[in-house]
Amino acid sequence: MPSDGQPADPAKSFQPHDHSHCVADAVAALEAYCSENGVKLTPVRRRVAEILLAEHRAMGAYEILDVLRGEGLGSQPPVAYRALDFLTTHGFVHKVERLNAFVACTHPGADHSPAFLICRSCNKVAEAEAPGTDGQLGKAAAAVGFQIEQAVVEVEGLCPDCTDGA
Amino acid sequence: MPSDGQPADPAKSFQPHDHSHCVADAVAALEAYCSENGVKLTPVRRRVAEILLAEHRAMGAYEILDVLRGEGLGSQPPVAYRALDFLTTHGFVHKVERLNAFVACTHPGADHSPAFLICRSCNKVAEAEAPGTDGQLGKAAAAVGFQIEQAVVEVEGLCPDCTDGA
DNA sequence: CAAGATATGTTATATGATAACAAAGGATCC
DNA sequence: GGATCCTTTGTTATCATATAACATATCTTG
Repeated sequence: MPSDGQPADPAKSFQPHDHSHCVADAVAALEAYCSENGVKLTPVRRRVAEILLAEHRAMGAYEILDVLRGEGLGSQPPVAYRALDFLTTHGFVHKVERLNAFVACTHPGADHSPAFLICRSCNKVAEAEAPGTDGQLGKAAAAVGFQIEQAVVEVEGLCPDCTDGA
Repeated sequence: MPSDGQPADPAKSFQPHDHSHCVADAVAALEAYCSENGVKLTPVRRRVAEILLAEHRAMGAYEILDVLRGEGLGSQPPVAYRALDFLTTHGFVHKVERLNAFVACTHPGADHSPAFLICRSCNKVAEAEAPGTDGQLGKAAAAVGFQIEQAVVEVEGLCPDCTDGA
């Protein structure tokens, strides 16, 4: 598992930060992960990761595909979906169900259960850690005998930037 | 707002219960709500509510449409989507983002933020109350200045029935 | 009854996702 | 080194989900 050079808390995503550094680190982490785990970081996969990392924003598969197409890296939907599957499986990209869109993981590596803060105004998406099985819902589920395997936690609202002036 | 004659806790959804009673109550609540609030419970709207209430399961819009079509109540997608919009707006149906599907609300009336427990084996969906702004995530959001307007909380796993024998 | 508002019917199309199979590239074994 | 296998990519076609736009009907109210 790669080390974590990315913002691990949601505040950072909404604050100005050295984003090129942020992208470079994440790509490095992805490279390290792939070589350590014997999986291939092909040009398409790498490029899709970069495209998503370039924005703190969820992008639709077809939006990503448009970029790939412009670069001659594949022009049909399966190309984008396969790369997204790969990155999702290995924890470097998450799907935002609410938006039917994908976002780069901001602290890849460890197995984690992400929660998303989606700004409806500027469309930025920040990743936070979802409350685990020790939270209110986890306890309620345990009480009725429901075994949680996966959680989707996505809240929509206004980020700090858009609450203030905007 | 209608009174609540439905199971208000997730356990009930996974337990055997008098379901015809359960459906009848919910329809009655819907009727009462509509007459009290001066909105129309048209045949299509009523029937869509019944269809969803008949199962503790999320159904796709096209699946619902198939039923309507068989009954001569409309055969084109907008018919189903409009009824679902109406029921969703008034809080009698929720959309399960994870499944791109819809489920009848089991305790309609009050404004509430639902959480869903989705069984991946039997496909039943139970509704619980989502942790509010006082939960872990709510506090984390408040700490970074994010204003939560709406929350999607959907956990997937095995319900009590499917954990045991099945 | 006329006029406005709400709901439905219908056509067409946008948007998101995958099945299926052919071809290319890289790793492995003899 | 070459045959073989496995993974990835290219491509076609299609499925699934959702909505725009406009015509028609029905209900409401002055």
